[in-house]
Amino acid sequence: MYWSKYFIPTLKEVPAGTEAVSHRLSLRAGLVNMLTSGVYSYLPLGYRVLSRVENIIREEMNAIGCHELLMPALHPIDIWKKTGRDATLKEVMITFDNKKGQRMCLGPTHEEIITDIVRQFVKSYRQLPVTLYQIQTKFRDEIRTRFGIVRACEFIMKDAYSFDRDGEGLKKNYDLQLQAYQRIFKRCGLEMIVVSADSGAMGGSVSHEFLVAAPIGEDAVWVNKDDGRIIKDEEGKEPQGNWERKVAIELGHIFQLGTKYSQSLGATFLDENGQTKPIIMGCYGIGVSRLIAAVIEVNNDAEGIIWPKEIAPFDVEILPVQASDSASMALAEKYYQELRQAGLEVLLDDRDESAGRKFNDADLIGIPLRVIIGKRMLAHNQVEIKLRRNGQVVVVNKDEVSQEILKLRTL
RNA sequence: CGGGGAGUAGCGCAGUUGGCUAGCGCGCUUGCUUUGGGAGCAAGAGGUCGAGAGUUCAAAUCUCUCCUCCCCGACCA
Repeated sequence: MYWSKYFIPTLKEVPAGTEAVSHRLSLRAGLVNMLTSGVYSYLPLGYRVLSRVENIIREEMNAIGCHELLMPALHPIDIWKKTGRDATLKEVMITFDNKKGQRMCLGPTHEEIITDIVRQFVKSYRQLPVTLYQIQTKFRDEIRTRFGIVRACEFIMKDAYSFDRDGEGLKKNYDLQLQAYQRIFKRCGLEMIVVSADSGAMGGSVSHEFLVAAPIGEDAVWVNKDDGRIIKDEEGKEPQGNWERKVAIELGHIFQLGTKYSQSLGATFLDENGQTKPIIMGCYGIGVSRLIAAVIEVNNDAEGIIWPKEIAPFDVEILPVQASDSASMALAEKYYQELRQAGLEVLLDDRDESAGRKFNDADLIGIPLRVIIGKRMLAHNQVEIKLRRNGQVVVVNKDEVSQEILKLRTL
């Protein structure tokens, strides 16, 4: 991608009314744009990150045998009445009447919808287990939005739902999800705190939360300094012993639901003995858009974002210091072709801007690897490669740039 | 919803004891010079001062109502 032809509206100044680092940087780096409080557009750079995170999630979900589908965001309120959650979720639900006078809502979550689908088609124990998931926009009329994309009214979530014959199957699926979650977050460059938690409005018994320690966190946990045990901070009372309190933000939550939804919606199957039984359910969520904010929150410095390599909008940025210098640009073009052929996503800053601005923009958008082509170095047939994460500079011969990039990328 | 802050050009801000044609920086347009850390000179474009009502000879500035955004509390991914 050529920067001059792309759409990366970076901001030099800190946008007014932004406190959280991730909020500032996501606006300054041109990742997102606010329409109204809690409602954001994903600009091309932000959308690239989003897509990469989604693909990691897809890979890990598919790897444990889940099947992707897409459910509607628009729901008749009637289905919510069947579980009584039209009342329990009343505060966050966005509701309205359509022109026929039918009461509708925008889906805040999808247990009811998925259960309704499975109810229609799953009739036998032979069709179980099955786990379905989607990556989709959720709508919650938050009383208070917060920190840009962190708590939004419209946000992107991965939600998976498992259906089993018995508790044993549920436990197996639950563990698979738990392990997949560990892999997903790790690939996104996040160090997670996993803690068992309350099920809240979801119902069910067992649940685990996946949190990231960050100053903007809305939750807190106690970590035992001796044995590493972690418990949720419920009421602020410090537990007995050697504990440390950590503020953290929740990115994922998985639940063993049991039969709460299958029972109220009539999702049953016939077992081997011909007996009718409710399907045993689990549900597994990840706040995809929030995850991006959390990544920025824990991976930045004074100059900008430092993307983990798997979810960076580009793998490499090529930065010819002087776009007017034909030798520099010819080399930039050469690396661009080579690296793209090697399967990398490459951004070439071909803008005829001052060096300072190009360097600052590069730091801001935080591409992991940067190739700097300047006249001064080029006089000695040399080109620099700079690592965003630690500022380390590797000077290489101009003919070895692409090989060196491919090597550095694997580190 | 309760408490606190803020709305003036695309962005960041000044101007607010009522008084000249509403200003500064960045960005944007044109030209020339520049180009290793947000360049220089010159000439330009860009505004219902959040909205409505009121007071006044006169309102960005005073009064009332409303709207929006941000931060702190109860909920959540």
